[in-house]
Amino acid sequence: MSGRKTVTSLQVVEYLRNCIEHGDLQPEDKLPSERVISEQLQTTRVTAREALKQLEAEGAIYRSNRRGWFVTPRRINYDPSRSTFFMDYVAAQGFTPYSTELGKARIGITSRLARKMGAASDETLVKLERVRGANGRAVYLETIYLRESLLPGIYDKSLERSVSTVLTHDYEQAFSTVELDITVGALTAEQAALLDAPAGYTCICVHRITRNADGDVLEYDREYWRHDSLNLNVLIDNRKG
Amino acid sequence: MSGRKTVTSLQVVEYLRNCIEHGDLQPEDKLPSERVISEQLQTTRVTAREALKQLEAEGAIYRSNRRGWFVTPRRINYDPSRSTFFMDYVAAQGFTPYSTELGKARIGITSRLARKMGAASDETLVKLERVRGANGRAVYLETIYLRESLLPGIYDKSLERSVSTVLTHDYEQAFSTVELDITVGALTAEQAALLDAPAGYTCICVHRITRNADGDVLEYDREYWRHDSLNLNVLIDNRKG
DNA sequence: TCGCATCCCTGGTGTAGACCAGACCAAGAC
DNA sequence: GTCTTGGTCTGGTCTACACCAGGGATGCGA
Repeated sequence: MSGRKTVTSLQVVEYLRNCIEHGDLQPEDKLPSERVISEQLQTTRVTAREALKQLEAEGAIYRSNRRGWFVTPRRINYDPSRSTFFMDYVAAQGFTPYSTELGKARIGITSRLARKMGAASDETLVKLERVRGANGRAVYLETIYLRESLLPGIYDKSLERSVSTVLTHDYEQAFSTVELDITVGALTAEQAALLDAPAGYTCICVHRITRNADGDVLEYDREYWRHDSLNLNVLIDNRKG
Repeated sequence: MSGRKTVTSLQVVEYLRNCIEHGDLQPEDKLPSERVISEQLQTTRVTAREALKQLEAEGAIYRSNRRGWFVTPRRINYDPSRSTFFMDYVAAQGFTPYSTELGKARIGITSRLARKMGAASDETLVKLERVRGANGRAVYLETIYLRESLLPGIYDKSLERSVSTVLTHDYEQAFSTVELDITVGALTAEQAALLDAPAGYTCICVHRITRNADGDVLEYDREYWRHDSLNLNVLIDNRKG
């Protein structure tokens, strides 16, 4: 036939992007189902999916397991070099933050962690895991390692709100240097489940080592952010004093 | 039949990951073609592709347009807060760096740029674009905007090697603060072509604003890195003096 | 009114096959 | 020796279809 014109995934991308940019679809709005999109745009589900995945890679839309596709809300701005708490800076940006503790444990140190943290091979660490989110949507996973030898009794403290506050107030520790290590990777199946993301979802891994005035490692922190929810801002000031 | 056992993309991922981790496939090695992989592992090309895309998302492998899939070489460590040059820090890590200028132009400022850079609406900027790579593989695109009003004659300088050096030596400017803005996104088709990546490839966007001692913006820099080639390291020192 | 079973819709993941276009190489023409 | 041509390999993209499993609303029964 002469009218043989295949609809490409790029056309679908463009169509959906327009809907979002023109405000026909607002943040958190649900997109039509894959089957409906493919019918309406006269293509197949596979092609529609290709397009949806492209927009997902851009961070424009996200999917919630078997519930559908949604328009991504605006990103959270985060400066990992400052020791402000999540709850505060997220609220300051107009979101409603939440934090869920997944587990707290006293663990033996591993050789990898000992090297990373410059700790002795027989130290015990306190490991704290949590998920944090905004407006009911999980945005990142966090694992914090603290050295009991430097912070006696830390295991029994309530770390629910902010570890930084406990360190500065209860232990009178100052943060002298912060080392950041930022990589893009993919979530494991377990991590993805906790963030309601598909396995292999693109994430931003922020590893942070905070030292006190003596140069000892106070805190080793690993964060795994949904890539579509994060905007990293770092301000470096080279001026003295 | 009873032997009806479908091979999942996860099994393919695991198989290939093992090959890479055990060293059967070395960095820069070519993987078997999609058709061969799907035959050998008794599955379809679509499933094999699903697996390859997963490994691509993790940064373990990459594809070169219609040439095949390859094992990703190790990442480049980069500290965007320091003003070391690409050529130097990449060479120091054992790579052979290269840099290609794509264009240099004197342009009128846009309102968006003026706002970003705190510049007057009638200033002219010098826009410099280049691709940079290591060991023959392009890893990032860069666009630099410089203010002619602050840096008279900058257009005629050779900026081939390092803009930082020219600013500090020829103009005696000091870098007081650096603002970093880091986001994960997707490459446009044009950007992707320059990096030999597929359209929509996940990239790390690093936007950097550097100011001089007076607080004036010296340089506005946008970098688009292949996500599989970059490891960001930032060291923040809160100690005075 | 509350709790639970059911059913429909949604995305998740396979199968099978087709055609296109760029990269690459080797054989042939000049 | 160099340029051109054509065949073959590769990924890129599409059609068409099938079945699975979780989410969520609905409705029935206690």
